[in-house]
Amino acid sequence: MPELPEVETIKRSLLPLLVGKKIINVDIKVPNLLKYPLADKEHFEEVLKGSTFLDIQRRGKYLLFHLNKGWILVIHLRMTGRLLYTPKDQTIEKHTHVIFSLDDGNDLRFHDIRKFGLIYLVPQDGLHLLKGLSGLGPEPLSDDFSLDSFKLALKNKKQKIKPLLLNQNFIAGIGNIYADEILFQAKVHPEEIISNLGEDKIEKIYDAIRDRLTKGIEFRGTSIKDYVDGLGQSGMFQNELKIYGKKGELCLNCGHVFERINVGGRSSTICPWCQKKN
DNA sequence: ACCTTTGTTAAGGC
DNA sequence: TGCCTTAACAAAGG
Ligand SMILES: [Zn+2]
Repeated sequence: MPELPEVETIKRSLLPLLVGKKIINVDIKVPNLLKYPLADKEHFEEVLKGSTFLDIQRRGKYLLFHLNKGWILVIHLRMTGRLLYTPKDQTIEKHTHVIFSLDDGNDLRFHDIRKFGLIYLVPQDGLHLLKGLSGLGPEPLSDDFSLDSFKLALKNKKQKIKPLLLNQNFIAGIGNIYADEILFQAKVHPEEIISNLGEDKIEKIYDAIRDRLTKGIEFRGTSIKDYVDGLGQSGMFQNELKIYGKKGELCLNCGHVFERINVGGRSSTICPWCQKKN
């Protein structure tokens, strides 16, 4: 489940390997992954073949591959997507759906067990065509995301806190793993109604967002089931998790047993003692 | 054969 | 109408 820290780690691992490399061939085995604006296999092949990578950016959970000739390849990995820089002679693993052959003897392979990933190809000035991308909220680790702006954005809201943290239009890049870790660190119940949160709790949530995401990047992401970086290497943040997926284990703060509840249709693990509702 | 997983969005409700 | 919740969908592994 690549969230902000995982996607950022993939970006950092691929950047030095891809910039300046030219795509000499594209093999699209599963055209369904190609999406709007023009979900057409031949179109993708025609544009991508002969294009060179200029830069890679991350926005939320999206990866933006800037190509010469004025196009941007946009990829979202959703649940199980992987982008793997692989020697071209290496055996092609099951669930490899797109292969970009590079002029350095390697491939960039898109691998996705669930096939939920999304691949877009837009003109340089056409990013606004991608609704999910252009509607994203602030980057939580950028200066745009200040404590004051966070407080302002939460003002008068009457919904539960966790679904809002997962709302990409409100704040970009947080998924279920980091949301649980953030709320546990801030000692806030995921179903807490935002208007019931005091200033101190809002500050704690703000600090926890910055802290957990930063640490997630430092530890090169969370590898629980599927996630690996662009070189196939696992991260280490799974060893730092304090609550996600730990139903039945003991809280290290208070000794109570972690419970699993459903919030907004998503499973959530909580400490019933540390994360009480107001 | 059913249940779980999650990100995103369309549809529904108040 | 605006704010918020719910459910559906994608696909395959356990
Ligand atoms: Zn506790």
